[in-house]
Amino acid sequence: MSSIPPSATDFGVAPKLLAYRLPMTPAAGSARSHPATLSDVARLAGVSVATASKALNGRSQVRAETRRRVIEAAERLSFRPNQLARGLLVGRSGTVGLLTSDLEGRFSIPILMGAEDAFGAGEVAVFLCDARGDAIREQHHVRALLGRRVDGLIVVGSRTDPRPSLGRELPVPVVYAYAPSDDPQDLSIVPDNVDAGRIAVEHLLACGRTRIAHITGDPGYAAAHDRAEGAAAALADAGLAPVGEARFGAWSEGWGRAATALLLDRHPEVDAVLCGSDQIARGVMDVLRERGHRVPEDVAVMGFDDWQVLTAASRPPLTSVDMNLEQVGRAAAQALSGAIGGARRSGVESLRCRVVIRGSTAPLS
Amino acid sequence: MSSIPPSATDFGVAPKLLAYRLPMTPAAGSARSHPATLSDVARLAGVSVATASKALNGRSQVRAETRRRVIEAAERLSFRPNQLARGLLVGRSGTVGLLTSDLEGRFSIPILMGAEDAFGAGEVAVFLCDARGDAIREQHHVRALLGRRVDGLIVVGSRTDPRPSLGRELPVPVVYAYAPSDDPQDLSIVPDNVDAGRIAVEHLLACGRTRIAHITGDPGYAAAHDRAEGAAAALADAGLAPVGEARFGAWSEGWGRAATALLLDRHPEVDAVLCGSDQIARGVMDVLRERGHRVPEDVAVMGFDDWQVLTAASRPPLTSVDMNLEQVGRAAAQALSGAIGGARRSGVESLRCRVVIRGSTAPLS
DNA sequence: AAATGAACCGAAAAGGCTTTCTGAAAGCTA
DNA sequence: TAGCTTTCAGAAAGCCTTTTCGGTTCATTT
Repeated sequence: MSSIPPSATDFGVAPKLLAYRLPMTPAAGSARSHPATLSDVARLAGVSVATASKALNGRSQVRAETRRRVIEAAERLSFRPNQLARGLLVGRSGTVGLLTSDLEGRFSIPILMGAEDAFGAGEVAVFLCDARGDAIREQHHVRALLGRRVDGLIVVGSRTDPRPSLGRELPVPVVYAYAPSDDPQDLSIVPDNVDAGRIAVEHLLACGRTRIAHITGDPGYAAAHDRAEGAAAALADAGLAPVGEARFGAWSEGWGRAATALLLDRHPEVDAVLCGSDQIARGVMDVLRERGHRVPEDVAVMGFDDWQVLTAASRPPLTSVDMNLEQVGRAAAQALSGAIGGARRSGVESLRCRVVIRGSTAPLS
Repeated sequence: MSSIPPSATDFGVAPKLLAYRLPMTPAAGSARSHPATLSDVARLAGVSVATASKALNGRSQVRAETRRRVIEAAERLSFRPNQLARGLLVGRSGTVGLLTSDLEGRFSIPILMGAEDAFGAGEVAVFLCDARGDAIREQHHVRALLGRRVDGLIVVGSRTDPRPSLGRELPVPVVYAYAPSDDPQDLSIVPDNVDAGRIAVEHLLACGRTRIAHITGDPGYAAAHDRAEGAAAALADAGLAPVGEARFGAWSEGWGRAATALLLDRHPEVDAVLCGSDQIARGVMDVLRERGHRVPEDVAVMGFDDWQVLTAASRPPLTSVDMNLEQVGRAAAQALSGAIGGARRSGVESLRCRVVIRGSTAPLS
């Protein structure tokens, strides 16, 4: 969470932070309903619009006394520069488009929050567009955003599988977040799911577990494979074999329950289960408990995604891997700001995930 | 979900919907990197900008042949009218601000989706701002949005308790969604939680249940009281007494478990539990099962919020009350559009909720 | 053939702001 | 006092589009 910087409309004076309601009255005198313009300010201050502009923007060619008069006039009128006009002039609108494919899905939201936060702290406003997973709707939104002269675009995916690029010919820079673009010339910011699988297993190893099983979600998802790959690698590095193959299924509690039943039948010696999602982990823990296995004493359980509703409420609270999605959003926003400033990067950049330890994993005693 | 209307940039020809990538090349000739302007189009078509404008906007004072030439030129250049300039001229930006206080919370998202959908189908773009529950940050955002000359504002709350009004002096209309404004002059769109409590109990009554308990969340929330009030009223109307008082606590599984344990100790005859949230319901069901009560045969359980991850995954799937939040968002968007068009309303408008029936409630056999 | 009208096109202004350039006044040196 | 530099204010252009209004062309009417 970043602090609010002094905005261009502060005119160098401390804003009245404590008043909750905005003093929007057109102020004594001008009973017009339209917001004040710079020429209104100039007239009230007895100067030209040019001078007024310079005074408010901190340009140097204006006497201190004059500047004071202009600032006072601007405040009396609650003047607030028209960003449309400014944008038209300077050729930069100070807006970006945030294009999500699936607002409903829970992965988009934290990314969006991170991006909004990173931009919101500056002077950039964010247009939100949800394509509902529909390419045509996405195109429609891109067109509309370009018409509004956004300075850049962030495309937020709902899964980590590569998605079609918007193309290289767009007049503004684009950053892909979570779902990478299929064009390596584009810049994509994604969580490092392979490493995530690795650090998850490393945590279980550090807890002294050696008979580790992996129950994960839909095999159609790259995330499932990446995590499984990292987990397998970490296991191999430790000279251990997995307990059975990675079990792919669905991202649901039901699959977690079913897979656990099978697992316990064939490998009752298991002492840790790494799950592909928190939902799966919930199902796993339910069956473990019903079958008389204690968590974490007999079997440690780890989830994925660190979804608080699920991790905090389970019994015991669930250790999980957090993808730091808010940071992904923030990084994407920063990368876009850089690209707008001319510093273009390309390729897929991965951000590390982190293990959040709770009660469902503990050292073997 | 609404359909995509023909946009102002379609120039009356069918867009190439099937091409995924946008044909953004600056087209043969003009190797400029800046997007094409109307005068570029006019030059290429051999007409004046005035004529080009009229041709593209479907004005009548243009010969068919000329119009064709202009449209062709516009397409060759991928021309797309600059909305900043248009907005500056017509005094309307075609944008609105969506001010949320808590993006993280799950209630904002569906509302936001509904609003985005309702606007997105028209020609209105949405600025997303998250105030993080901070009044100062909210003010900052309001100022910034007004500087961008939004045509209106939607304020989305994270709980149904009244919130401070933004004030009456804003130069643009404001609609409050989910959390009503404390000023009755403002327009607020909220879910009808009292009625929600009522219809929930009515559903349980329809299932033949007569010994109904109510376990709900944080007593600091208006939603908890409203639902309890509606539930009590419905019970009274049926000539029944509740099984114990409504139990307030927290919106968590843990509280659901704890309250259920107490409930079963004192009122083992209970045959239905209405819960203040799906999380509470999950906890309730866990304890019921552990104590040997079958759901729904012995005890029916109902949740609130209809949060799919929780309702669909539970055993049995959970009947719940859906607040139709997406509809709340849509209604707010429509009300704002109306207000921008001059049709201002005021007061608090409640939208009905609906019961989503799943396996956790069934008629007594 | 001249006048009338319709159809079409373009010049110009407006919208609010920033920036450059010009000009005036003041201060300084010699 | 003449000539110089500095400092500050304002006029005007430009950003891109829409709209009004005046002007041109061409066909029609008498």
